[in-house]
This record gives sequence, C-alpha cells and structure tokens, in this order.
Amino acid sequence: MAKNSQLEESIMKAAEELFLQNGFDATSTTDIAKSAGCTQALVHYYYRTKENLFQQIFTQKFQLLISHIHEKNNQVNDLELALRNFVDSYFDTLSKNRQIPFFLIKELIMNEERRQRMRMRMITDAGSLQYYTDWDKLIKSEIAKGNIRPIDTMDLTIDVVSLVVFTFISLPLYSDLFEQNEEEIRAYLQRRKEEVITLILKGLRK
Amino acid sequence: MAKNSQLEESIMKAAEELFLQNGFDATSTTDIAKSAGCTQALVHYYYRTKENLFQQIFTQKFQLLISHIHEKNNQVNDLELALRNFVDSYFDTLSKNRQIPFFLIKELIMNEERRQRMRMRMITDAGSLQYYTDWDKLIKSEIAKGNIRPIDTMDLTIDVVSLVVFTFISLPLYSDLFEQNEEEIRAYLQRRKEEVITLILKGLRK
DNA sequence: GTCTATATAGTGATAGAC
DNA sequence: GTCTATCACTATATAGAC
Repeated sequence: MAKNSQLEESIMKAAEELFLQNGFDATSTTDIAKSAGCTQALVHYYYRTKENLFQQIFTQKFQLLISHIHEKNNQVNDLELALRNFVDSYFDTLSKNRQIPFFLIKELIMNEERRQRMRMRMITDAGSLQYYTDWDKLIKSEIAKGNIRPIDTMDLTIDVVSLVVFTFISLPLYSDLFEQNEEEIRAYLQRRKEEVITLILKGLRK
Repeated sequence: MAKNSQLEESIMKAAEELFLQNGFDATSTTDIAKSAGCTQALVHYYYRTKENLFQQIFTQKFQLLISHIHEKNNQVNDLELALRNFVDSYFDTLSKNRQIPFFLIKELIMNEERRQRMRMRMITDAGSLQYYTDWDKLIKSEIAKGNIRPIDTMDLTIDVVSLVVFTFISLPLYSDLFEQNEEEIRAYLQRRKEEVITLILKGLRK
C-alpha cells in the first residue's frame, strides 16, 4: 500500500460500486479487476483478500451514517426541530446514497462476524452513546411537560428509522412496480420525507 | 414427479429452511441434499434445477403474504378497525414467519427477473387490485367526512408497511445488539405492534 | 429411484517470470 | 508493479451403472 498508481484507487472504486450493487457474495475479484481494467492478480496484490477489500468499504459506509448522526447533534433542546432536522437531513443523505441501507442491513444480517464487529464498535463509541442519552433526556422531559404522549425512547427511535430506512430499502421494488423514472423517484422521495415528518409529529401528540 | 417417496417432500422441506435462512446464492444443492439425507444427484432428479426448486418456495411464501391480505378484506367500513385488524394480524403472521420479509425483499431486489414476474402477478391479480380500490375509497371517504387529515392512500399504505415490515427486517440486528432471548423478543414484538397501531391512528388525526 | 462418477465452469489466492 | 499460469476448491447439472 505505497504511494503508487491510481490503479489501487480505481480498484477500490470498482469494488465499491460492485459491492454496493451486488453484495459481497455476488461480486468476484475477477469482476472487480475487469471493471478496474487490470488482471485479477493485481486486486489481490493490492488488497490481499477480497474480505479485506470489502471490509474497508463496509466500514466507510457504516461510518458515513454514524458520523451523520453526530454532526446533527447540535440543537437538542427543541424536540420538533430535532426531529425535523434529523429526518430531513437523513432523507437527503440517503437520497444521494440509495443503496446503502439495504447494503448494510443485508451484509450485517448475512454475516454473524460482521454483526459482532458492529456491535463492539457501537458499544465502545462514546459519541453514539452520548447522543442517545441526550435524546432520551429530551424525550422524557417533553413527556413530563405534557407536550407529547408517553412513549419509550427506543420505540420512537425505531419508528423514525423504520419510516426513513424502509423507504430506501423498498425503492427498487416501488420504482420498478410503478415504472418510475428518475424525476418521478425524486418527487416520490420528497413526498415521503414530508409524510414521515408529519406522521411522526402528529403521532406524538397526546 | 410421481407419487413416490417422502424423500421429495423432505428435500423440499430442507430447501425451504436453507433458502429462508441463507438465501438463494448461499445455499448449494449439496447443502440441501445433506440436510435432507440423500445425495446431491437426487435433488436434481426430483427438481431438475436449483432455480426451479427455489421458485416453488419463493412463490409459496409470496402467496402466503398476499392471501393473508385478501382474507382480512372483510370489515372495510370502519377505518380504525380495518387498520387495527390489519396491523394486528400481520404482526402475528410475521411473528411466526420472521425471515419471510427479508427473504422476499432480498431475492426481489437482487434478481431483476423475479421482480418482473412478481410485477406481472400483481398486475393481473384482480383480488389485490379490488382490495386496493376498496381501501382507497374508504380513505377518501374518511377524509371527506373530516375524520382524518388529508393523506394519499399510497402514502398511508407505505407508512403501515414500513412500520410493520422493518420491525422484522431489523429484528436479527436488534436482538443481537441487545442480546435478547426468545421471551424478550416476543415481548418486544408485542410492544412494537401496539406502538405501530398507536402511531398510525394518532398520526392520522387532523 | 438411487447411487457414483464426471463434465464444465467458476471461485480466491499465490508462485514465479519479467 | 504487472503479468501468466496454476493450485485447490466448490458449484450445478447430467450420464450411466445398478
């Protein structure tokens, strides 16, 4: 892994596209080599194993989602604003990375070892824990004030994640079923974003 | 495909378990044979191709979900009752078939041909279309009466499906992350069911 | 109907020439 | 650094003996 060659980089780029599109199992190092314009041996020369190459990509995509949460951990004093910001920015991020939710979930579900690694990372990540603690306090305070109905913080979190993430997981099926072109898909995602915000906010009222 | 042998049946049963657990790609006919207690050649003797064997299982699981919708297409005159019944019975069905949502979505997303076949089936299935038409009428009527906020029928449908289905897609991650045993998982699913109903009903108010 | 054996094609990874 | 060649597997599917 020296300074040499944009080849190393173009292998990584080809691998990223293929892994995101087809997953770990359905992508061969031969496919990656062909797409990067080199021989299969070179893929292994630069990254030794397919698993190693995949891991770098997986970790990077996982971090993309996590870091995004941390960034938006600013205005945590107004629940409605916090929810609006979170859903809004998450929809925008995922709209530019539509395959990521299914990619991460599939590879986590289908590989026990990856699941354990992710678990360790989340447990030892002080940032995420702090975020959840603040979030939990805010919810409990709003309930105590009588501004929203009683609800467990985890339940609310899963509600939001379900509505956001499933939109992108089901998108290939939706756009295929209704033969949506790119413009229509964008309009659909915009509409979904607003509906999700509305449902959550109205659904929290007493 | 004659009357003979419970072997044919036990091959099918082994295939069902393995396909649901690991998916099409990660299941070999050798795995199926070993699990069924016969040689690999016999799997092909009875079902000729792996794809053919898989297709029967896929179609069966797909139908299980569709037929379930049709059955519950009875009391379509009270929206709140209809929603309660739908979510309640869907949660119960999926609780007994937890891998099905991820299984169907994964195999549909990762195989263009299967997606097209499903599309054709849904378009030509008069039952499903009728169900959606009735459902659409009910929503529009409730909006006109001022009982609920204005909402597109497709949006409401996707809201409900997202909340129900994502619960089961993410279940392996959730139970792993929080080290839930079977009893805790059951309690979790019960709680999620009630939360989903609450969120939808409250979220529909004006 | 059930077996063994095999044809054919693919995989990830490495050795060694240049 | 890049290539060709190859090893050691594994896969689906079928042919042919019994």
